[in-house]
Amino acid sequence: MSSLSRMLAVLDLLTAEAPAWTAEAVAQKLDCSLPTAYRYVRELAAAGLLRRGSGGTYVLGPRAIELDYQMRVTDPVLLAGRGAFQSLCESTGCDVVLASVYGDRIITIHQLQGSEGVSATYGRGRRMPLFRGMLSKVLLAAMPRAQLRRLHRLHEAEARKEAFAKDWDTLLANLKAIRSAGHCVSYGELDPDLVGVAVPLVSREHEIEAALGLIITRKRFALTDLERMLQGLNEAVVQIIAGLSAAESMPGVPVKPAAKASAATKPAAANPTATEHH
Amino acid sequence: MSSLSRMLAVLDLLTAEAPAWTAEAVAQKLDCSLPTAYRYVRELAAAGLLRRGSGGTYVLGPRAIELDYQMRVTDPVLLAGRGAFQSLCESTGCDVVLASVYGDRIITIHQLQGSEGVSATYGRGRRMPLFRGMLSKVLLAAMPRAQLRRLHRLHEAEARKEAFAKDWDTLLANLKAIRSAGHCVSYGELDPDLVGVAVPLVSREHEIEAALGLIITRKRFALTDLERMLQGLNEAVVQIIAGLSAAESMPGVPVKPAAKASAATKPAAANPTATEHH
DNA sequence: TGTTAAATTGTCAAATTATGATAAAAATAG
DNA sequence: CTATTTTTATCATAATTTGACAATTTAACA
Repeated sequence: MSSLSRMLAVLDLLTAEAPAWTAEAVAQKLDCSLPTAYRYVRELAAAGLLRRGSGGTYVLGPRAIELDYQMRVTDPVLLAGRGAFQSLCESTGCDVVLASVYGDRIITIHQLQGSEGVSATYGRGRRMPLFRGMLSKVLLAAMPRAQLRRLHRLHEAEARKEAFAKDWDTLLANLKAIRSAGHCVSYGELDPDLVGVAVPLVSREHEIEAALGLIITRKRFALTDLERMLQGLNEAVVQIIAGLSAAESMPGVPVKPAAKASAATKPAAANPTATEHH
Repeated sequence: MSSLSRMLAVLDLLTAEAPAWTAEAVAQKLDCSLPTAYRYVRELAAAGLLRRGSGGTYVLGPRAIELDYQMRVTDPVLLAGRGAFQSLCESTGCDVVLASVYGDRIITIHQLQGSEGVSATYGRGRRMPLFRGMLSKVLLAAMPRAQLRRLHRLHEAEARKEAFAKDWDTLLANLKAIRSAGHCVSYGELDPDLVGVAVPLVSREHEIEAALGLIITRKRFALTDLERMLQGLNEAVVQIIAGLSAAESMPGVPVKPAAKASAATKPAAANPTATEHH
């Protein structure tokens, strides 16, 4: 294991249950000497990923906030979807939720509070169970087979605990049903008092793998038309995809993938003295 | 320079203007070989701080979102303030803003959208100019002298550009005025069309260095009572500080600073955050 | 404010491990 | 399917990390 990954492992130690660690505790957990632990936290603190808390502890630093900020302001889906989310929220009164696949995790990317507070609102950053809840299910249903297979293999234990994904064939069948329905309704899967609907927001062209959902209390759901909610969701999806295409065709803002090495002509070939440093 | 800081320097490359970097561009910029650049991005990607974008680029990864999430759900001020922010927002119709000092930066921690959209709303994570805007000024005014001195020295160039802080004595005088007023009003300092008021939300006991503000359009400000806004802010501050004290006295959730080394010389074994200290 | 304990950084030899050049292997495009 | 690009592996070299110990700064507390 490299020193780089060992240092980054410090970040894994910080959890909601144990958000503050002393250098000594870090040294123990990483099985390294105390000076090394201090070196690690010093580097991370210099990068702003950690900061000194009270009582000789280290906690997450401001850089985490700034990095998330940068992701938000450059995320094409959030940019293209802002208006759609807002109007969806106002017209339905529901919470609007957007989730996305990142490698092998599914994360809430955005949440807009509806008119009636639906309690358990964790907002952006919440990690979703992979095989549970409308958002995850819709995302799995829209996933390429190979990726799904990998995910299922990697998280087999978690899958087995859900009837929905108790084995590969069951999962496939369930996802197929969702795919042909075009949406997924969840009755209290994550929060027993809430009901939700979600639709895929997927565009291979734009490399988008997201799901858009509406959440509402059971009580209010009884008075609401599911079809209307679905219609709102689908309209929003169309609008967002259109926005993405429009943004792409503009030579506009920060979508540009950035700068291959073109700076100083040929980087490697034209640099015979490059072996000198260090 | 250590390899650790070199690797973390990759994160500095990712900006709003250039959010996606190829390994080759990283190698050039960090002045290292291509394999090393790949090693760095691989480590960072394994930690989730980067992910592969399109066209052989690397962009910020989901870990940034999750880290910010963890900060939010463990931040005592946000927890204690949720209700107060909400009611402040509803009763005034203004945007509610909370900012905080982190080392040598001032960052927006939370922003609640009021009834009338006040345009430029960047929300959490936006880095504020140090010597400009009501939030920064209130925070500087509440800062211990030594820390202020350090900040001013460190960012002298930035300070000189603002009349407010064009030299040390001017800055001190201006801050003194704010301190005795107990609040700071900003007329279009950051956004020419907006007016704001901010008050300090500081408690040395709780190690809190924050500022709470209300933002409103110029037009609506003409119809509003400044005194009323101030009263709302001050009530909120009292309420939040009370909430902080209450939370602290509870053996409740995740405030506990955590874990010196528990069983000395025993690295593994039990849980990391076992023992009490103080 | 002075005193004491704790937290943090410096020093330095030993050796682990990061590094670059080259080559092989995936991944992606055409 | 081939061709190009992106990414990983191999390996010798030496630079850098590492831990023990000491020095120093910082914080706790009277």
